[in-house]
Amino acid sequence: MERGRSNIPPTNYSSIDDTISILVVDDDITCLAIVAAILKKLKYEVVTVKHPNDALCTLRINGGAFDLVISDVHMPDMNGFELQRAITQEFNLPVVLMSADDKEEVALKGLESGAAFFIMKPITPDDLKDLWQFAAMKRKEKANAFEERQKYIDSDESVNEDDDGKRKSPKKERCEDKNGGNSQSYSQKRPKIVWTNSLHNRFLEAIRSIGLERAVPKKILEVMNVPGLTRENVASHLQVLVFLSSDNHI
DNA sequence: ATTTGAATAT
DNA sequence: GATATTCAAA
Repeated sequence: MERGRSNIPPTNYSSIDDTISILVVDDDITCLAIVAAILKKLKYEVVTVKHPNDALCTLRINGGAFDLVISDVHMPDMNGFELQRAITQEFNLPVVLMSADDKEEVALKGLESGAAFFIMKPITPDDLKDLWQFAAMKRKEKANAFEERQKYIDSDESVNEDDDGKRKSPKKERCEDKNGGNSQSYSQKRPKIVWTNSLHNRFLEAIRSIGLERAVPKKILEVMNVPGLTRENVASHLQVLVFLSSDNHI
């Protein structure tokens, strides 16, 4: 058969500062249209599909030559998590999940399972305008939330750009991989712990599995099982968490 | 003696 | 402002 694909230009959907291409997946055509419209207005190249299988097919056609995939969580046949797993397995692409479910657990599950980001509906342009970041960081996408904790302990200046002082948006953290010539990584003096999102998620998950009332630093530390993390680290973080919880801080 | 939570320091 | 450290109490 000839390659009868009609409207999929052979242009490489690369992340050259020209155009970032995004594949949007949502069975709700209304939401699909809204997201697509917003993205297009933000100068992203947008391809929309309304079925998870279509998403996989589209990706396979061009070898995953997208910069990012945005998918709804609730879909027939395959939910967002499953799709995210499939895409992660087959391609090296950041997957952003979106859902109307504002339960924190859903968001946590998404991030823990490897999603790059989680957006809650209704989607606003503000939620989408910074998506290029994920496309940019995909270049060296490889980090289990488990291993990276052992490695982020390495910058002496503690100027980790996990959230680079941004707002409330959850983000996936990155850590410098191989030594790029800056091999000052022999840190005997431990830098400050950076409570990245996945680390925090792990922290929360540990508390939840223990039970809020019985969660004490030592127990939390055990459940978290993070090398290098101390009981004091957990205690300090717990103190903040309790403080924020007791007060009216969203 | 160990661990905790709060206060205080960096 | 976030994380570490100190410290008295359990």
